[in-house]
Parts: sequence; C-alpha cells; structure tokens
Amino acid sequence: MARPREFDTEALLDKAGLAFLEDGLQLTSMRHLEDLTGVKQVSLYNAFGSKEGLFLAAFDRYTARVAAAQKQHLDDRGLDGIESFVKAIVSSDSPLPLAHFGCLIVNTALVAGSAGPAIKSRVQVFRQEMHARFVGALKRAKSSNELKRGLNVDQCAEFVLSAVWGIFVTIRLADDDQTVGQPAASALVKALREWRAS
Amino acid sequence: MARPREFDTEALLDKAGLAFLEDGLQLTSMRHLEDLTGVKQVSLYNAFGSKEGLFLAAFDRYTARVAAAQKQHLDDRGLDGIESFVKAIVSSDSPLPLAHFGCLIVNTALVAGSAGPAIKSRVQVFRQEMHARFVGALKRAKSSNELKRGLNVDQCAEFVLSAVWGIFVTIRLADDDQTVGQPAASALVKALREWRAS
DNA sequence: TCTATTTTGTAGCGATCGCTACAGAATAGT
DNA sequence: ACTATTCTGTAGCGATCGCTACAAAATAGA
Repeated sequence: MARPREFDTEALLDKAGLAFLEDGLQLTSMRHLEDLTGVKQVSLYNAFGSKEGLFLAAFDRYTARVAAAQKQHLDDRGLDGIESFVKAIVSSDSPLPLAHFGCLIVNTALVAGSAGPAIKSRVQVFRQEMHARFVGALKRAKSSNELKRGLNVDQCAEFVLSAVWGIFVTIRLADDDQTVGQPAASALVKALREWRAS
Repeated sequence: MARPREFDTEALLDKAGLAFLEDGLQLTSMRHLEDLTGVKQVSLYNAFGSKEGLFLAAFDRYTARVAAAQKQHLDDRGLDGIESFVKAIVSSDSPLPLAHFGCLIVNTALVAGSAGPAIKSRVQVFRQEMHARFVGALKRAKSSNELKRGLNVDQCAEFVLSAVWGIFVTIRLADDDQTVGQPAASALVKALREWRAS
C-alpha cells in the first residue's frame, strides 16, 4: 500500500561494500555512494537509517559470503580443508570475489576502535566465528590422528587466522600485482603440513 | 636571527604518532593534534608544511624506532634472532613502546591506497627494508646450516612479515587485553623451529 | 477515484575539515 | 636601539561532511 523501491537492495549493498573496501568507512562519503549506486542519499537514509546502518548491512552481506566460502572449504575436512582455503585466498580465480583488493573485515578490524562499538563488536564476533570454524577443522584432524600430537588447536587456529589476515594487509599494500600474497601463502601451507602426524 | 621555537619537535612527533596510531591518518584532525600537543595549528603548518608532512615526519620517527628494534634482535643472528623478535612483539615489556595499540606501519599500510602516493611508497619501502632484514637473518641461518634445506628465504621472510602484521591486526581488534597476540605468536615461534635443520 | 503510505528529488542545515591571512611577540645581527 | 626574520595567537576562509525538512511522485487498499 505504498510506493515500491526503485533499486535492488542486494546489488546496492555489493557496490557499497566494494566502496567501503576500497576507501574505508570514514573516507567513503554518502555523496560518493549516491553517485556510485545511482540511489539518492535520502533514499539510502530511508532504507538504512544512517551511514553506519548502511555499512553494517553491506558488512553483513560481505561476511556472509566469506563465511560461506570458508565453510565450503572446511566442512567435514581437516588440515587439507585449511590448506585449500589458504590457497583459495591468493588464487586468481578466488571464490572470494574481492580478495584482490584486500578484505573488508581486516580493513574494518583496524579502524574498529574509531568506528563505534556496533561495528567493533560485529568484527569481533565474526573473527570468533572464523576462529571456531578453524578449530572445528583442527579438531576433526586431531580425532582422526591427522594432527601431530602436542599441538594446541586454539593456538593453531589463532595462528592461521592471523597469518591469513596478514596476507590481506600485504595484498592491500601492493600496487596492482595480485600475486604478492603468494610467497606468504605458500610458506603458510608448508607450515600447515608440518602439523601432520607421521 | 629569529625567534626560536617553543616546542620540542621530537616530543611533538611522538605524541602525533601516537594519535595517528590510535585514530588513523584521516580521522586525526589538526585541531585534535593542537589540543594534544599544545602547539597551535599554524605552528604545526609552519614546521611541517601540511598534515601529510606532519604525518610523514611522525611516521619516519616511528619506523626508525621499529627498524632499530628489529636490527637489535636480528643483527648477526639467525633463526633465534627472528624468534626473539617475534616474542618481543607480544611481550608486555616490549621494546616497541606502542605495540599494545597495534603498529602504525600496519595501520598505514591498509589505508595507503587512499592516503596518497607519498605515504604509500613510504610504507612499501619500509616493508621492503623489514623484509630484507629477515632475509639477512635467514641467509645467515642458511650459511651456517642452521636452516633446513629446501626452504626459500624470500618466501620465509614474506611469511614471517605477513604473520607478524596479522598479529598486529589482532592486537588492534582486542579491547584492552594485551595478550591476544600470544597464541598466534607462540604458534609462529613453533613454525620457526620447524625450519631448523636436524 | 480517493485516501493513506512510502519513496524520490531539491535544497540546505549545522558542524567540522585542512589550511591560511594578518597582526603582534620574540630573537639575532648591526 | 633598530631592523630583519621567524614564531605565535586570533580569526576565519572555502569545501565537505552526515543528515534532514519539505513537497512532488507513485502505489495499495477502500
């Protein structure tokens, strides 16, 4: 019983997420988003309430995709699942479509302190979820005796997560070379293989 | 033959660097720096030319300290030098005085794309220098047969650098717990020991 | 068709941004 | 003391920021 929207919300959030990924939350202006999406500022405010609301919507959509990709690699798998996930990150045909420009989650983590509690807690929660999925894969590896004895799964999961996030920082600093993350990723894969038993 | 300055440049750069570390380049306003340092904006512009000039001065001072700390741990040492450097990062009495709030270099790397070419190239150069110092330590380890055969020193250096930077992102996301980097650092140290021969 | 409800377009609010013009204050050389 | 030069304090420039008031446009139910 009212006028319908003239824009596609999901396509809008994808474009907004890309803009936030490139320039960061604070440097991406609502006027820029207006030009980029073709949707007027007032419509954005009507739909999302505020700039932070729009960011959170775009962020949630982004994280959902990352979580799905992680699950796809790790579910019901052990160390090989982690290995294939790491390889996928620096692969040119990555299932994470935006990995070549860095990762919105990592970028947001670094400005979380200045970005308000809602955003910070969102990043913290998502990091915990990623951690938990790594822990799940490591526990499967442990129970099937794939994992070397004496390794702490929590510690290992933290390590993989930090290493991957560090690779995203490296990717971000590169000019236009998509392969800068390759050496670090390869060495990470080698380190993962040292975790194998026998 | 003119009026002398009434502020200590080095103390000013330390305060400015801390502010840039906490809030980032773009979110730290000149008025905030004025309040923080007690030096009027016009004096800051007189001394450093622009906000970017002030940032680069503070950044150079910060990187010089990080470089000195890295050299202190790595010079004339091999894998044990790298190990002690990694441990120092997450140590509560770190020689890097600001490590508990993250690392200015890592934070800057992530916004380098939006921060202008001068800043970006500065970060790239410094990353290369850190990389070269890791390569130096790894080559020493190799020539003394401390390093396992078949390992690529360039790749290993990239890996350590990415892993360390990832730890700084993790530290940044924590609320006030200075020990969040410990698990990842411990696992990184274990991975380093797998590089030892015999 | 008429009314209620929501979206869209125009325009601009107050606040803050980086930066600077101007005049007064302070020092070195003469 | 006088001049030249540099620094400090006040005040404000133009631009941009997130956000919103207002009215016209468009749709669903009566």
